[in-house]
Amino acid sequence: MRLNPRQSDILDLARHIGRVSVDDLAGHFNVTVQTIRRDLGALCDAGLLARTHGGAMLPSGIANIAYAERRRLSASAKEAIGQATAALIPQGASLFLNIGTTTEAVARALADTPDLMVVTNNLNVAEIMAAHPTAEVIVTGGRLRRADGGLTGDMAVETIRHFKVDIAVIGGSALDHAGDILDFDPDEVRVSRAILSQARAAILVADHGKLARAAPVRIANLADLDRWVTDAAPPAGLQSLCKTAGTAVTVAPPR
Amino acid sequence: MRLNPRQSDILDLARHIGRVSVDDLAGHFNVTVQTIRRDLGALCDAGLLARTHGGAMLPSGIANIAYAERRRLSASAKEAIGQATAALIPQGASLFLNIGTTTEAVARALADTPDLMVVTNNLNVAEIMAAHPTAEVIVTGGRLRRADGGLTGDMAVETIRHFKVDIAVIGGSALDHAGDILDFDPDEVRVSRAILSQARAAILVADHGKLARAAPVRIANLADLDRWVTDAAPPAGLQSLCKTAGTAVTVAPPR
DNA sequence: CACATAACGAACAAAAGCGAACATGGAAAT
DNA sequence: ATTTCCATGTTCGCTTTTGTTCGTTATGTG
Repeated sequence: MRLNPRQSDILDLARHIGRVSVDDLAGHFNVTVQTIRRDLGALCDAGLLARTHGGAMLPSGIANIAYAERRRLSASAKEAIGQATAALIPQGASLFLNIGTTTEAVARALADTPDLMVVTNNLNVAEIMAAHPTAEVIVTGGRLRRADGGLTGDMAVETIRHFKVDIAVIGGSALDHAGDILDFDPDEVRVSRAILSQARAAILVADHGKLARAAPVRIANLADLDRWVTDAAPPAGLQSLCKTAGTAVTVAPPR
Repeated sequence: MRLNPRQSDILDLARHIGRVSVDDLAGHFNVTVQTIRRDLGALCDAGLLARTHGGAMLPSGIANIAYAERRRLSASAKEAIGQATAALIPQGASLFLNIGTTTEAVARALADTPDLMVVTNNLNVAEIMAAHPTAEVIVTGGRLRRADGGLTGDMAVETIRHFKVDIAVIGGSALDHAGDILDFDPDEVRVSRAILSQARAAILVADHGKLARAAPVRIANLADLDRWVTDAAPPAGLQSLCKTAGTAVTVAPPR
């Protein structure tokens, strides 16, 4: 995309003073507000600015807001899944928890389970468990993905190989009709696969909203896991798949 | 969800002073209280604030407690040291930052230095740098010390050995008259020593209050480092030690 | 416990801002 | 010279934001 001179002036202005208003810009450049709107639209499409009513501002903190938003999305379903999953985890267990808002809900629900050892590549989980009175928390190394506080890459995998835990609790971005658990980030998938290979039992936590989505990278299949905790009865196809594969299905009661 | 400029101002205000009141905000922004209520409602829905009667405050999440705590402890001395240290770090540099509130001040002061690569065993630093627009953040693995968000142990050391960075910025718990840098936790000291061995240059950040304290485990000696950034002229003994050893001393101007 | 006061949220109306569609005019291409 | 294209201006219906009002819900005081 190519910026016209006025647009780069607008960008400079915005970067200098933080925010700009449509009316002021129109006056300043002697053009109509509509032209300014088009400029702001272009800058906004290019991700250089964020549009507001009456103007635009620097797009700082977008990732965090998106994350907070996502966390709020179907929050009650995730909390229900978290509670149901926590109920399956005995005191003193060792756990992996990977990236995802659902696994964070599990971490919150584990507040009353004593003497856990939790290994995670999710900084949010680490923070939640830091408040736990008796849990020992191990954080994997790795590159920080600022969008969601995830740690990925070879270093995370390497750290995970040092452990062999009782239960892995993993979440994914999507779950397709064939029972394949999917995610967007190949690096994260490598971490999730390492987690699965180093755990004696594996639980998938995925709300029914995950069924409506798609993602490009395959983590594993439901048949490879021991249990799936969700918030609504799964479609018949997945139910029979689980039955055949011996994967237990827990439908968390709404709360 | 998109934040309008007033909402992000409110958020900034809340983060700086801890809590905000509806009336004050209405006066400050020259809008009605109802508009402020709508803003607070939006920020609250997004999980960025928690509503109270008559206003709002920072939510009680772990991250935010850490934030508030950090703010309260942020002696201006540490901020001054942070600024002075950040001024020594060129854009595009690779860094280690270890545990300590002073190194966190450095991280905050690095907000405007582009293209950094930061390796840290401090979750608070990771969080601060996560907000940085261009920095790449690597978190070491390790056991989480809930008191201060530090990651320690062999895994942290192992991760650190994967890197060789331009500058190590380290803080300690105490600094004695012989120039020995000291800490309380042997595990953390192992990490700090690993950091020093893997960096081309090393900077100690320690305010003058560290001189009055003692700690049992030795990290290194001032003479082994390249620079010491502090907030007040050091005692003559340490000054001559630094001079002999070729350790530069920067006294950060008060702010 | 009862009462007064302040704060709250819902509902509605006014105002400001917005985007789409079309018109205009000048520069570049043919 | 003509055509095409692109940036801009104009108009108009729609959406978002803000202010206002009013009944309800906390908070604190005697």
